[in-house]
Amino acid sequence: MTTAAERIADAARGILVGEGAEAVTMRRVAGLAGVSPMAAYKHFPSRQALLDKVAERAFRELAEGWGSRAPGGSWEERAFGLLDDFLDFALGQPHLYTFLMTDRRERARRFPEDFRGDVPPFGLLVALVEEGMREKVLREDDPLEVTLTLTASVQGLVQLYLGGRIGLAEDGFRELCRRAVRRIFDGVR
Amino acid sequence: MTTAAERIADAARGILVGEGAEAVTMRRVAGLAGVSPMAAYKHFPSRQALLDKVAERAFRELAEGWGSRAPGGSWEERAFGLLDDFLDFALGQPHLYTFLMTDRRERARRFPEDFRGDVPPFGLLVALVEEGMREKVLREDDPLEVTLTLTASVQGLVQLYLGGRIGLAEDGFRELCRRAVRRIFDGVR
DNA sequence: CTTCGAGGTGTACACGGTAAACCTGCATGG
DNA sequence: CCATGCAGGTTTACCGTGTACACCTCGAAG
Repeated sequence: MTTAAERIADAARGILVGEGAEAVTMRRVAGLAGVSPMAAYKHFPSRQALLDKVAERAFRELAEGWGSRAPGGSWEERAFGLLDDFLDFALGQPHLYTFLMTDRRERARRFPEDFRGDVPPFGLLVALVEEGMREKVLREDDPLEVTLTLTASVQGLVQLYLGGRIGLAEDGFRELCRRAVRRIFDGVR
Repeated sequence: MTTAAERIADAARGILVGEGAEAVTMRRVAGLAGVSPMAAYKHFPSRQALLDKVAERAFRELAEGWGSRAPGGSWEERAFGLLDDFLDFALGQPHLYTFLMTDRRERARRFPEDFRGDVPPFGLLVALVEEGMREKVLREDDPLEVTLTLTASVQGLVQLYLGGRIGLAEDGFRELCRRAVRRIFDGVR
């Protein structure tokens, strides 16, 4: 049995995941959940709190599925596998992505404190980078900062792409991301 | 003599530049311009059009001042000088920055078409990168994509910082950006 | 003097979050 | 067995938005 709170959160998530760029209004959420607009306020103190809840859950779900794509293979294969997974998400559910990654939110994960340990999804990457350094695939460096440099780059590209500032089709953009990551690996000079 | 349209646009810009995170509402803009809310619609067909105008002008102004900081010096000094200029803007006027760089907007500059030639501010950077390649400071590569890789990285970092996801003071963050750019120059492996 | 258009005003509407008061059925302790 | 309370729901209403619409006004051009 799903609680009413869950049905409401699901409705909100549904709007974010959906095709159109519809705004997540309380009235729309309530409508989708089959309930009157004010019902949501029995479960969440505010719209923001509802959104935070949705974000938290989406983050967890995302982290769970992540990295299951390419569990094996060479270090580089796994690295690019994670990139593909990330792009699958960002390009497959752009609104949810924007909502999670770029909207300002209290208690968002923060660098560096919250990124140590294995907080997914960042922790997974840090582990990979550390492994790469142990195996001499990467040069010795601060693993956290190297990971941040890599992720920030991809996030920057995705932000540009989703903002309509990159005139490439999805496949072309994915290639572009791979080349960018490769450049960071190899250095541009 | 400043036209009414300019006074209104200035008022909107003032809100974006201002300290508080106040929303740019037509009523507030009109109030600041000393005019009734509907007056703005005599000069701009919609709020969005007003914002677009403000964005366009801000972009131009920004581009003009940019790069005047460190006109001389070694290639690397000039590169990091541009980074500093960029961070000055992004951190000094975060709302304006977010508005210009991350909000979705029609007719935003697009990669790669609009980035060829010397469209500022991107063109300036492309030129620098090309120069770097000629002087063998950078390895031979697609200048546009190398530039994009660099800028997207910094934009990604700034986005994280402005989103409250990086727990560093401004100075620490600037250092972090420099290190990130240096890593991209040198490669992480 | 008429006219006419640029620039300005007040009013009103639809839509958004949400406060407040009210309703209702079910578990529970007297 | 009934009163009670409370979790979860509803209706109504208020305020802050963007903006359509009808109106005003005043200076210059014919």
